[in-house]
Amino acid sequence: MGDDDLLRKAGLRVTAARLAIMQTVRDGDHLDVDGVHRGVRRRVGQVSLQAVYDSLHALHRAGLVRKIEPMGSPARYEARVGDNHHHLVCRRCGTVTDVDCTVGVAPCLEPADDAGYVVDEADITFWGVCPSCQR
Amino acid sequence: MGDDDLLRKAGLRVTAARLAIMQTVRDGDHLDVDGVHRGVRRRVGQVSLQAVYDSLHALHRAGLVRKIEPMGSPARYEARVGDNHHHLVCRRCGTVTDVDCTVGVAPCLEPADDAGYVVDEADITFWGVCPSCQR
DNA sequence: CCCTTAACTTGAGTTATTCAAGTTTACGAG
DNA sequence: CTCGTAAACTTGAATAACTCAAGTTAAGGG
Repeated sequence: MGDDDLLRKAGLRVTAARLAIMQTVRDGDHLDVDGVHRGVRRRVGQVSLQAVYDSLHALHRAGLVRKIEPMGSPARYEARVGDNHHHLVCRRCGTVTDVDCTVGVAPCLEPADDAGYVVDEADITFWGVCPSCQR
Repeated sequence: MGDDDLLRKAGLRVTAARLAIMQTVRDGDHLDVDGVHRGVRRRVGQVSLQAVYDSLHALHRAGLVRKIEPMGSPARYEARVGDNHHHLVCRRCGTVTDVDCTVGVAPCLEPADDAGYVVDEADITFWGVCPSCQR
């Protein structure tokens, strides 16, 4: 299924800007809004930064992109969605690396005691220093 | 051991503002910087917002308070530190609730594949809707 | 009781993000 | 196909959280 179908299925209109955003996020590696903006303009020419914010917001609400926000750094977006994977973030350089879920399918989705909450997502970030910053 | 000793042991000077910050964070429930500021002024009178930022930063570096930053909301601080507990955050009202670690002591500290990172902290946030917002 | 330097104050600056108002465009209805 | 409308986009200003900088105060070792 193409990106256009995914958009339509989510009740969103298909525009060049949105297709370019989806491609850029998929090709990129946890890009921030500015990075997405640059990628989009390289593909389809001038698009305003606000359009990128707006579209990423819409895509996120529709579940087509995932948003992560490591503390102290701007929000980042990725295409892998719905597979409950997590992130390693480097304290030095801020690089984000995917980690698959520890034990099988979705063991991290449920807390021991949910305190009455209806939980729909688990957001797990491991903090450390990446190989190239360890030198 | 009193807060003053904790501060000294961390190589920090003991001031009324810092003691008040530590008390406020301990008494409060995941307060943001503004909440801490209010609590501190109630205890010791006028203290600048920047002093609160500065001190919280120092206390955090010293490991005396823990900082959490749920996406989309300002940073929050708590006194429970070093016990690897996690958080439930309400999507509606933003309330933060502590959850103890799922399986025993520190099972969540290590990812399945650390990709060469030296991991020192795991930050786990469960997103959902709290009991009082479910009505 | 000084002296040094950490801690604090005041005030301005930065950055990521949002708000608002007006214009354009996708796309379903006719 | 073309028309109307709401979604999408544009431009520009505003906001919130936080940081930076320069000068003042005060903790605590000598």
